[in-house]
Amino acid sequence: MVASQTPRGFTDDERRTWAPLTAVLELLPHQIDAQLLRDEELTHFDYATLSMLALAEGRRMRMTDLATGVNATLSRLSHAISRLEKRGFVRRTRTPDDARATTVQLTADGHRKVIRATPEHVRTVRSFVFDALDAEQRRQLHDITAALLARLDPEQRMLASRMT
Amino acid sequence: MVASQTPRGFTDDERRTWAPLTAVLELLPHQIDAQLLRDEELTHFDYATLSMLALAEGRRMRMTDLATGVNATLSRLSHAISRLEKRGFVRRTRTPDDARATTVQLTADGHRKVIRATPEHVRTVRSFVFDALDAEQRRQLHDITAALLARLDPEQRMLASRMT
DNA sequence: CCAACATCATTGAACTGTCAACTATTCCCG
DNA sequence: CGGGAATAGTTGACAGTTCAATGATGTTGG
Repeated sequence: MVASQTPRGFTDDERRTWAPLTAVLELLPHQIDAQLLRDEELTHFDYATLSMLALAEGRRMRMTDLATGVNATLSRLSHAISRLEKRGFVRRTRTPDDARATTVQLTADGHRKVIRATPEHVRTVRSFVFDALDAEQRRQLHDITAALLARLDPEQRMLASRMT
Repeated sequence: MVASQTPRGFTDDERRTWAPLTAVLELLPHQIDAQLLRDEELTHFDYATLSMLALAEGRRMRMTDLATGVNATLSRLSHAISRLEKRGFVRRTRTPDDARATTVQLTADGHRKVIRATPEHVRTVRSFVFDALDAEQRRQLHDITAALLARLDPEQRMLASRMT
């Protein structure tokens, strides 16, 4: 058996981290989505969208800002908003100062929806993430995540808008 | 403004970690997929599948074992294998000892594909993950990831098969 | 001032993953 | 041994994401 015949490119150390990391990258979003879909028929992306609207002044935002905030393309957001609009959680309105822009308004129903969905969502995140770590690991995870995000999103558009 | 009107369920500390974590959970898989798609027209899932086959004895595995290894449902794997088979990277064969089972065989083309795809993939992972962290953080990430995976996949089916 | 270019957003087609239904085989146990 | 349950895998319909094309409005420099 010749060494170059196998596609191993990672060092053993790297693989020991990367292998479980890919698993987490796959399983964690899946579990988060699963809970929200089961209990509220919302994807995590839907929830994040409604949630960001709920925290905005006037509970409304322009498509572009919202897209930046939830880290999505305008296309993805537009499709998602169409679905949420059909369900009555959100309303598209015109933007006074720019006729190209669309402003998305959270409806009363939409607001109730987020409020209702939040507690169980928070419990789920805690059970899969925070409860599995001790206080020091939580701090470490925070720093590591920030370092990774700096590479992935050099302009920090994501972080900035979420830290409101 | 009444406090209960906002859907805040996380503590500030939790949110400071969870917000960037969700961003990483979204952006990192996206970047990994983007590189493989751009350079090799493979999703990361395709790559993981071919890669696991390449490391198996005889470069072949049963669908169920492969599905467990790449942490997928049989349905998802079956669709993916169909696509890879159409491209000639993989072949479905019968399993001698169980007529229900399908054994997937990596072809010579498939093997060459993984070999060719690996170096740039490894570079990409390093640039987005390992290069962003110091030695201690890499160790911490390993431990944190393992702890999270223990929650997400209590039977450790994933880890076990990947650590071969 | 107006032509080029940039920005904001929507749409439809193609693709991937999920879910439920289905076929075929094997296992288990009375 | 025979019939019901479990296992292995495939399939087709559906939902969400991406990508490229399009339209509409805004901005800017000659």
